Amino acid sequence: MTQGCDPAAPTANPPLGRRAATKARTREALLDAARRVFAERGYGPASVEEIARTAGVSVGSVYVHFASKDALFTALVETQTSADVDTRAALVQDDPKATFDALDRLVGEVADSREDALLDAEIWLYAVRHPEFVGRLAEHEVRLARFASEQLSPNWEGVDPAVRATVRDDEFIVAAAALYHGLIRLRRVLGEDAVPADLFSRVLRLILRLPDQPGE
Amino acid sequence: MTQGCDPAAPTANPPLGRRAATKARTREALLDAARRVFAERGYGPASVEEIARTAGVSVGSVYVHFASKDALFTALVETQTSADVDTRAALVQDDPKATFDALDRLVGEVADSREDALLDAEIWLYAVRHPEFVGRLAEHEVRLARFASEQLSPNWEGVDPAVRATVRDDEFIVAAAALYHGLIRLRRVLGEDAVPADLFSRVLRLILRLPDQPGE
DNA sequence: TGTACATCAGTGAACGCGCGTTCACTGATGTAC
DNA sequence: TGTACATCAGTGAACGCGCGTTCACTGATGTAC
Repeated sequence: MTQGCDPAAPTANPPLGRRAATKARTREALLDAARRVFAERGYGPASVEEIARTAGVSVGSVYVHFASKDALFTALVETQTSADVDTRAALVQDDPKATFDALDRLVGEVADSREDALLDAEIWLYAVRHPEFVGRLAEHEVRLARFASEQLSPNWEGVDPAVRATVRDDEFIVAAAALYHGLIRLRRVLGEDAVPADLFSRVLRLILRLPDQPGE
Repeated sequence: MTQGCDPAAPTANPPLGRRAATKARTREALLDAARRVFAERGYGPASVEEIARTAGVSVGSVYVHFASKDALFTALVETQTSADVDTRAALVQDDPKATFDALDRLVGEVADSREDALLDAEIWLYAVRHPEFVGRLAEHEVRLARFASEQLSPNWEGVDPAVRATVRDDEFIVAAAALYHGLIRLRRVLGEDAVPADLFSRVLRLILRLPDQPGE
């Protein structure tokens, strides 16, 4: 009982730097709080005080980790963008059918999640307003596109030559990404009935002239 | 010379209500200034003082026409959204080829215009944050979709039955709108080389299985 | 047409509030001996 | 292991600034006679 087995034991095993570990945890808590508060309120109305309170620290602490409110937002944008692309990349698999299904599901989830949509809109606005950041966004999109392209290329050989004559494989990836972003946006506006999530894969199959539901 | 032919003559011919006419002009000037300043700075940083100055009036005057900064923004959003949809609707013509070409050009223009992109991002963020406004946006999109659908339906009959079995005509309109929004977004991020404007019509033709360049 | 009064778009200085940022201070963690 | 000192993450009251909004006032436009 008293053998140092405290249930809420914050005494983990940090052999190198207990201070550093705590600091890192605080930083994560701040980023997490920032994600929630910026999404909930938007950049302007989100107050540093509320972010600090949500993270369970004081306002002053925010400035130990980030130079300004803007710097905190920028750090969040970087983290979030990278994570978003990773999420999509993780869904692109060898099996095209499984990939389509997973992406369909993602379209529905992202469009139907208020927080995701808010953050996406907030980040997108930031990107449009800061041309220097657009380059970072592009890096991520290109990384995803290259990855998707590699997964696709073996199958691309078998695609109808008429299709390949009209759009190159990299253009197909761009079109698919555009459809992804656009469908999410319209689904938020028009609702899930007007924009079924599987419209994504159905249109892609049409473009590639693949049979409707290959497997099963 | 002196026969009342003042070049800068503000004395038009308003038989009914000179005050009302001036007031209406001021309101337009304010909306126009709001469009420019909100696009340039974003909602938060845009100051009512700068909007008033841009419109050539005093701050107090803004509150004669609009109840608050937010109300001014809302009025702008309504005006702009309606105008955007009208612009797109005007391009949808009988001739499919001309329509495709015009929409391709629009994709390029909107994506490459900083002000358009900023306003669009700002309005979109507003919509996501105000669910009650999403309904208004939807009305406009539906209006456009219905119009496009009517233009399309005669041609839709001739479309490959395999295509029509996969996506209904209203779903095709949604997909086209999604592609439109998505391509504009990606073109801003990746540049005009990676996202040529005519990718829009090429993909649509692929979906509909139309020949590459029908006319000419 | 002319005169007296009413209306109201427009003015701009002043107010007040919210919030980003600072900074002197605290106490736990790290280090030197 | 113990002691004295240094470091630094974290605190929170206070500051100062920017900006949305108000309001008493002005003068041109409209109206009644």
